[in-house]
Amino acid sequence: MNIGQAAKASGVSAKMIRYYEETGLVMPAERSDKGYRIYSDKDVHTLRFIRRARDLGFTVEGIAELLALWRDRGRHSADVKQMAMGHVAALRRKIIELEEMAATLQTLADCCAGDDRPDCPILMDLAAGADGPAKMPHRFGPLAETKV
Amino acid sequence: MNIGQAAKASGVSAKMIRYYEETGLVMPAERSDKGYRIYSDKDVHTLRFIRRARDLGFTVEGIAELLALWRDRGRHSADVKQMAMGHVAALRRKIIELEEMAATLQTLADCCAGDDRPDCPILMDLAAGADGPAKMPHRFGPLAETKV
DNA sequence: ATAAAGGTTCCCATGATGGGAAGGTCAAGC
DNA sequence: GCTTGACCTTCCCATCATGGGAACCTTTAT
Repeated sequence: MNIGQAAKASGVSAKMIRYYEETGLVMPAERSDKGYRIYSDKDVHTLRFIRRARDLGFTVEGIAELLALWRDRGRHSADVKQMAMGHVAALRRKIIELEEMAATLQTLADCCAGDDRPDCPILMDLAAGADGPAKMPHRFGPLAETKV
Repeated sequence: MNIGQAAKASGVSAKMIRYYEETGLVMPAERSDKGYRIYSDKDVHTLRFIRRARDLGFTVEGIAELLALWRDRGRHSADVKQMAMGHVAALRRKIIELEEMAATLQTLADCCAGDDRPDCPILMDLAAGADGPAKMPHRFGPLAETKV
């Protein structure tokens, strides 16, 4: 199977498959005599695992750990569970952060007439000193600035 | 005021102040005869506005629009409100996306014994075909892959 | 005078992803 | 056999907001 077919079968783009190979997340694929990458069903299976983990929001680094556990027949399910719960906790922190932003903005917007006059509590809040009504961001460890 | 003092007073790092200048979000600061950037209280006020908008999750591009509205005395508050509500909508979409991830993972983790045995429904789910139980990601426009 | 602190520019890295160019390969149809 | 289009390869660049650090200059305090 060529990379394009593996991409289609796994839901991971050809670009990303090459990237995962380059960064060591997956083993380098075999090559045809002309240098084309060749994928087996097993490879596609692994790629689908990766795709799935990405869909659940794991970073590539986290996926590497998950893959290692997956391959380790002697793994303890506790280790997997701990990883999963750690990720859930990170997701929840991020959710709370976003909810606070949304709530603040919604409150401000609710106070805004939204007509053709220039007066706007949203701008007034932004322009207010840091001591104003909008909430300061809560720091939750290494999750850093929100990208929405 | 030097850049370090402006940074402290505004909550925006010196690095970011230079970056905002370079990318045109703020006007280039005045310079001393030796080339040091000089900031006024007004500049700091603008920087604090920016900081605040970042804390609410606006992108730099969005902040540029907000700043333009802020400076436009003839603005219509409806325009500001629309921007704010658009951002709230984006935040809510992201929140839902993260909540779905967290719920899926939590469900899987709940089914995981979390002991020293290797059997793990989390890994089984990840290894399952794309037709398995874990939810496929819901596409919500241009918000793209979640970074948590 | 000297040292510390802070300024300047420039380059690099992040994380996951896509775009695109230049060039080789394969398969199908004529 | 030859052309064409689809596909592969590598390599470089861009994203977005942020930080790190080097090399070098200035200001301030001792």
